[in-house]
Amino acid sequence: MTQTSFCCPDHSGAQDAANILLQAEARAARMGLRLTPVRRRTLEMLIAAHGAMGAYDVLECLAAEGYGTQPPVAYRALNWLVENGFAHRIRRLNAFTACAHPAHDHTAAFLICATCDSVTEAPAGAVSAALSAAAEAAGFVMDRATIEAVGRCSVCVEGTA
Amino acid sequence: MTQTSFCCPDHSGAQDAANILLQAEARAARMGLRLTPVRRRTLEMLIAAHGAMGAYDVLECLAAEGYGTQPPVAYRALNWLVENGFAHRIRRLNAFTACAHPAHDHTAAFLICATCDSVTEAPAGAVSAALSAAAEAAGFVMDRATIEAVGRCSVCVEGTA
DNA sequence: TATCTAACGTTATGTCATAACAATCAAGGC
DNA sequence: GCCTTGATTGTTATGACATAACGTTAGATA
Repeated sequence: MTQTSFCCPDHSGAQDAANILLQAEARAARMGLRLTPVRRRTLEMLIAAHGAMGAYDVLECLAAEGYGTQPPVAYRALNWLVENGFAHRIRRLNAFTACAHPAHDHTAAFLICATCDSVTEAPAGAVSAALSAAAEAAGFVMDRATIEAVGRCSVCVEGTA
Repeated sequence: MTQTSFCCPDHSGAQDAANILLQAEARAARMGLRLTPVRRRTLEMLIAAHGAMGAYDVLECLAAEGYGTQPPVAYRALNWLVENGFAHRIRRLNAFTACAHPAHDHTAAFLICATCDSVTEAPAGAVSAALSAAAEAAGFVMDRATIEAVGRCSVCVEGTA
């Protein structure tokens, strides 16, 4: 996997993992979306990974469990999860991560630790608003955004200081 | 090239292109950076492209002009330009674009038109500040950021409306 | 149950990016 | 001047990421 480090600064329990999955199931039910076995397993993997996973990492796991063995299998599941608000794509890492708050739509920012590779989802309401305003000043109508910060997570800052 | 459209909403003249290049040369001189022939030609291409260029597009041009013919040639020049503030990487497009204001360091946001593929660099001071604040709230120390908005540029909005 | 569409699986291919090593070139010390 | 040293350029080879196209299967609906 792209990262299996548990230096991850937040949501450390299995508690949260189960909670996220419940929220996701509720979302699927509410919106009439079909969270099929492949999609569900993919989402569970992302949640369990506590970080970002590459598409080929996901594929490897899916293949090991008897699902398809070719790239489109993983990409289809991942893209569906992203399009429907269950996961996010981390462009800097060419990877995917479970959405921490699938209950409601939101623009998210990602904090990527350069030391331990952990990825944390941060609320981005203010950031998104500022970006939208900057866009508007240029006559640009914003649809969606990619907001990713690279730096040191709280755990790694502690360790270095 | 990835995009040669001239739907590009701003800096429409050759005036600006020359000006950007002058600023870049001044920056290189001031910082003691070696803007070698390959690097300089690469930068000129990005400026002339009025949009983002993929690494392989750049490579094709360089090869046609007698420079190296293999990917690392383009990637080295492009990465050097990015690292030293002469260009930016647009992650959503897997492409590169000339920095519009190489005179001073800055965090930039990019406005990517989903219709005409134009890329506009927008001032991102406020956005960056908001992101930095959100990061800090999570105990994260931000180093640098990727900020990209997808939507409709002013020209394309006009056309559709 | 017949039909239709969404989802799944496969083959094949395309696109983006870098590791590793050899040759060359500019700058400073002798 | 000449040599050392590090930066730069070039090459070969390979790795990593992503999707087009098409056939098959499964779920919903009439």
